Amino acid sequence: MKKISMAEIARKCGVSKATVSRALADDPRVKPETKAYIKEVASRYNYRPHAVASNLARGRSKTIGMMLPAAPRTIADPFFLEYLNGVSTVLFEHGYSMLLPQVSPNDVQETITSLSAQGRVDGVVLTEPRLDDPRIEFLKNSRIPFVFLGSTNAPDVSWVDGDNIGGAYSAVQELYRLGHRRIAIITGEEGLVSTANRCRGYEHAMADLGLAVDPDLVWHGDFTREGAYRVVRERLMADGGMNATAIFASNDLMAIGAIQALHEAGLRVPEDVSVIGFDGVEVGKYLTPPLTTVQQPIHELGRQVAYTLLGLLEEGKRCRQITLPVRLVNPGNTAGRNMRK
Amino acid sequence: MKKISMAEIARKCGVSKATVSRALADDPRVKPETKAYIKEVASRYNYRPHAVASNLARGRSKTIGMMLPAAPRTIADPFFLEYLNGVSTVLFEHGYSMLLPQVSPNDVQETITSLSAQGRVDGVVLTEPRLDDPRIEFLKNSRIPFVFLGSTNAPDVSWVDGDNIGGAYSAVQELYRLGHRRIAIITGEEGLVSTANRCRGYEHAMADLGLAVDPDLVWHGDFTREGAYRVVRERLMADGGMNATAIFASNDLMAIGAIQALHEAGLRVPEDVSVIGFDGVEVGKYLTPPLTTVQQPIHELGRQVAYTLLGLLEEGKRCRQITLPVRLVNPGNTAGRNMRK
DNA sequence: CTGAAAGCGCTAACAA
DNA sequence: TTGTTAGCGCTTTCAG
Repeated sequence: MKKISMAEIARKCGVSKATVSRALADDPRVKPETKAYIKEVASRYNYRPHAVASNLARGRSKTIGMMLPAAPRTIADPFFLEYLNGVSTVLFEHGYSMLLPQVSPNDVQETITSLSAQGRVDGVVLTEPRLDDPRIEFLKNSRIPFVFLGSTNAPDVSWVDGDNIGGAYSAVQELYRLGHRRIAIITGEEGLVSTANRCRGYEHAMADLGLAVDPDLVWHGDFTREGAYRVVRERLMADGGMNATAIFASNDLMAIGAIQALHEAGLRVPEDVSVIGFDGVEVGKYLTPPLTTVQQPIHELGRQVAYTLLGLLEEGKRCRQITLPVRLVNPGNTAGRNMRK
Repeated sequence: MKKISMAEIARKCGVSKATVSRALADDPRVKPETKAYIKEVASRYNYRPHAVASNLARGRSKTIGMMLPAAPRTIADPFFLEYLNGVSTVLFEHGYSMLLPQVSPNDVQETITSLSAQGRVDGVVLTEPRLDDPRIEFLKNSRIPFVFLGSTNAPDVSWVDGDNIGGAYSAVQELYRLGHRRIAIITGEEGLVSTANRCRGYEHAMADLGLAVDPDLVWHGDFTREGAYRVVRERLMADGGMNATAIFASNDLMAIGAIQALHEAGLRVPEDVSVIGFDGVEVGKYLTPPLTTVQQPIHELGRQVAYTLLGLLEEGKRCRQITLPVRLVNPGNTAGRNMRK
């Protein structure tokens, strides 16, 4: 199975390379019959234009860089697999490859510089913008198109996000509806926009419900299961025991960690304590009963991120921001009526 | 931040492009001082050779195709995230990008054909070889280097795998040691080599322990949680109830599904029934208590797959097969002494 | 509507 | 040790 080049196809068709190139690109300037003939011959020889050569000639790489959080987080959080899947599906359909640098946040600049200097990537996808994220200024200067998974209020930046504020808000509403009044939040990693927004949703809901936001109900987590496990344990062992009857965890992994800590302390979920997570990852379903959570359309988030970047890349579109709706799933499972007085 | 080309660096250094190219590639034929000077200038201008051009000139793409199982499986099984991580880490270190086609098994040939015809990939990584896998013959003919995650007995094929037989064997041994005599296996997807090997390990162990392999103890699963859940439910509802006191599930997802079914039937794990999984995925730790399982070095499997492919690609090495050791973790958690008579 | 020719930026014989 | 000279395979003006 020898590789056949465009020059050969041209010769076989008795036309020039230029015409073949145009025909295959569906250029309207080629006479329909010629075009049909060329396509016929090309497919007969199973010919496909050489991607690398084509990219060089057009000054692009058809590759995008996917920056994911550093290894331990990525590996542990199933969120990223579903997300990655969504992004890569769309990219592949459009002929793009991807690079998974997986760098620590500190080396991001160095990584991006080298990737774009080398012409290795046409665009970059990032996750988890921080409040006043230094990467943004840097990316803008480097003139490389980029999209964030996660909103930011920096101007002229494209992003795609789930409705963090609304989701957190409705989780708290649900817990209130079930009779809970002492509702705690386990926050996400400090400094991230998503962490801040989920907190805001929580605070808004509490305020609207006429509940004071007791600082003692704000427990600091970091989006990891271990972190949530620890903080809940500490609270359980504090003087007077835990002061909440319900917990809103800022992601599913933390909800799982919280439930583990509660179980170990002999508390039942949801009979003794209610727990609601955020994300709706597949593994939430592996619990018995399946986790009550605010589900994000994870795969779709990935797809939209890809579409947004392609829009920037191929259609020269201006930046866009999208917020996708979220919804509470499995109500009544790990969140139930308040049984404690 | 304008892009600077090799020609410009050459001009600034007062040498030819060829010399710059050699210097940057650490060619020993360049005089040390010249080389040092060129490198100094290059780094001053933050210059990096243009990857696409370089690839064209060398007739390669520096991209590899990663064939993962079709979407639902991939998304649900955290095994693949860890695996992907391992592969991509190594590939990235070596300057490779990757393509995630995610095709259904039927289109594999078409996909590979077009990818290699287009010169888009230099090599391919595949998972889950089947018994008499038709892809193998095809890949050999297409002359594209490839590596499987999972062993096959087809000759001259590179693969990397965990010790399926040994792992299954030791799981059964452990259950026996705990006093179990009626040990069931939930098998994996039919037709896969890994499924067959885990069965073999089970059968060997049973035979060595002097236990008959009752066909009634072989429950057919498909590596999904849902499948295992269903088969266990069926067994529980069969006349005379379940006939086993212990279950070896061919992967962790199925162990989780089995445990869910058992719980729903009011059975406790491990007090009433023992369960051991296979893989050692991160989510096993999310259960209370963490799943007893045969742990594969998942990340390392990915790394070795990548190294093997790079060996084929860059060093023209001959094919190689590697089996990595596995080990039982969290003994005593979901597998315990036989309490039923 | 089609062809000739000039690159895209780098690598690798082959010379010197 | 370095330079010269062809390409790699495709795209794209610019003529015709």
